[in-house]
Amino acid sequence: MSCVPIKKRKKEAAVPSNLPASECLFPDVRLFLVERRMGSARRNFLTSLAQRKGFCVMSLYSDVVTHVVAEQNSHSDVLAWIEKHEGQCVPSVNVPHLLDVSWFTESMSSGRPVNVEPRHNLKVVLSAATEVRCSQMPTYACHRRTPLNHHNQTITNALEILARSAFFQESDVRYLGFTRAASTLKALPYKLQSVNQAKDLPWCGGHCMIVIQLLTGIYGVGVRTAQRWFKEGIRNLSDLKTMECKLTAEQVSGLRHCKDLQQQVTLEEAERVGQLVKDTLQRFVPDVHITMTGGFRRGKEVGHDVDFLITHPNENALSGLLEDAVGWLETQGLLLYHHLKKRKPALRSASSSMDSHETCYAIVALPSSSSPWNTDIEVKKCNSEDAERIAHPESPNSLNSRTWKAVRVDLVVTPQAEHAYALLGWTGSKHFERELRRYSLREKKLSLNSHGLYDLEKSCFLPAQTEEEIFLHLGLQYLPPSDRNA
DNA sequence: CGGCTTACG
DNA sequence: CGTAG
DNA sequence: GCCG
Repeated sequence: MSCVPIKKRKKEAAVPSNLPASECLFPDVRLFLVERRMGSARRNFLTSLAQRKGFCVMSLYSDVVTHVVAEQNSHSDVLAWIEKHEGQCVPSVNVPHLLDVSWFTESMSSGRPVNVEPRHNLKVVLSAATEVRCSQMPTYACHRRTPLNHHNQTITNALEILARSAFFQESDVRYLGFTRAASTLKALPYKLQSVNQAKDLPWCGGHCMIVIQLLTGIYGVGVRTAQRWFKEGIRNLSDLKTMECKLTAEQVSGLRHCKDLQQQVTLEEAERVGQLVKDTLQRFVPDVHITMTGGFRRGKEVGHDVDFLITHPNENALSGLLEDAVGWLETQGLLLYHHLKKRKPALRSASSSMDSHETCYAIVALPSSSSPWNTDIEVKKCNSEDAERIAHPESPNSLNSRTWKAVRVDLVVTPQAEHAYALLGWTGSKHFERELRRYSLREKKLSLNSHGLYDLEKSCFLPAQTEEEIFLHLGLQYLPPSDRNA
């Protein structure tokens, strides 16, 4: 990059345009968004969001501004920044509000400027040397306890990998940045459940937030969408909630239940889900056969969802089973989201029976074990109450009095002939599956998926009744599920 | 320097 | 583009 | 980012 003086570059970026005064719904409120640590993309995003809601947003600072909104800045940061970049002094009389973006977010969700509460005001930093953040997290590692085993191992591992990479390929400063962010998260006494919780932490800015964003994902939001949103200035859950940008049904549900879905599912909870699934399916097919697959079958004690494989010696008994099960769960108020997939009839019509292959991705409301008095009717009642609470997040005891937890559940129905392949496929791990399929094709010219094994040279499918038989086909020593945690 | 699991909505 | 092991 |  050429050495252009900083001042030259400043005003070249697109500046948010002021909305005509006639279109302002709140003439007494004129916002100014501080770009420092917010970035122009996010500033533009927040500006147009506010304008769509009828707020007046000033592109330049002046004494008509009534509400200054900043993100990750202290009171004095903002005063200094405005003087330097806007060439104006903030008056000592008729001072505009100096507010955190939380005031902005709350105002956007309620569609009008909310009253300024003490918590909205930017923190006044007493002394730079003894600065203590509102999160109580000291900026110096020597001021805090950093245990070996902590609550954010996944994220800190990723950050430390980036740190090492930065060290070897490019700069010492980026190494330092990543290391500081990782170190901060190690000292947190709880597990991060949203990007919001990290944004005020020392050293967790810019690049580190991207990592945190990607690793605290929402059901229905993949890597591409997360990156696109980040680029567009959408950084946290509150941004998402205020978006009129249309989310998929999957994402809406993922967003609504993300607090629960980011929690680990315990084995005890998985077993209660299993009992619920069994009770439900047996209403329609009493001798249905159900296996818990996924990580729990591999011996894990926690997971992010619960998977079940469903089959029956008589395939005809299975047709429409998932629709029936889903319908019943819905009448009980236990189904928060579902997506049914049926396999296309395909050209294998040789099997005269109807193709009994269905998959259901669901989010169920698992009743708490601590409320065994919950009859079906009670559960239903509580859930509708909770639905109200979710719609109004301000409501006080929405966390305390919950009688259920949202859990991701996958149900897979297969015909008997495919059962072994589905079992192998749905037991994982993901990496074990990739390696198995890569080995199978590269070394044996056999194409493996969760329906069967196709011999490319003999042009035929290889049948199997058990996982052991599949390992034999592949010329591999049998590995029990507990040894497939690759 | 290409390939990196596979199928489905 | 998203989901799943 | 690494292996063939």
